[in-house]
Amino acid sequence: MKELIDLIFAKPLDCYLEIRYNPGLSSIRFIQCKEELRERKTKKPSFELEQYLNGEIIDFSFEIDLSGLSAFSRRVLDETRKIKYGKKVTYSELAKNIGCSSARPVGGALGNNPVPIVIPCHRVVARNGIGGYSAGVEIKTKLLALEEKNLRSNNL
DNA sequence: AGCAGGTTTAGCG
DNA sequence: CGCTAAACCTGCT
Repeated sequence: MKELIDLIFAKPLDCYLEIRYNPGLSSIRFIQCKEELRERKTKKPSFELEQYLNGEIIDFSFEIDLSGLSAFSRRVLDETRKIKYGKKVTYSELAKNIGCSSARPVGGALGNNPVPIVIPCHRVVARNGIGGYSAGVEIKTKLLALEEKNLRSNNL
């Protein structure tokens, strides 16, 4: 089976998203690039991602294949998926929800998240602060800002 | 075994 | 407040 790669420009993040299919959605990465690249959208998740970046308040509906990860990581990511748009949860809260007494490994599992944004690991924050992000806290901050802004403009 | 994390909390200045 | 130290659990070598 052949691997497929989509690419879209994420304006709110000022970077590109490289979306791999194998054949189901397998990974998303943030690409910093100075020159302008050609976008390419072939599959449904790519279009949903574009909607998300355009400010639509959506939850991603498609399945994700997490079989390469440990059972623990899968539990963490499944739980993370339940967090609603614009909502924030702390590492320790999430840990408690899956019956784990430490917040540390939760951060570890989130760091291995193959599909950021779709599994909204940016909505998991530290108890007193924003916490870390594998792709850089800059991006995490921008994602949270995007969601807050859209919730606000949707509420008034 | 040993070590390093996207943490947390308490203890101290 | 800010800083440090140590406990926390899992995954990788």
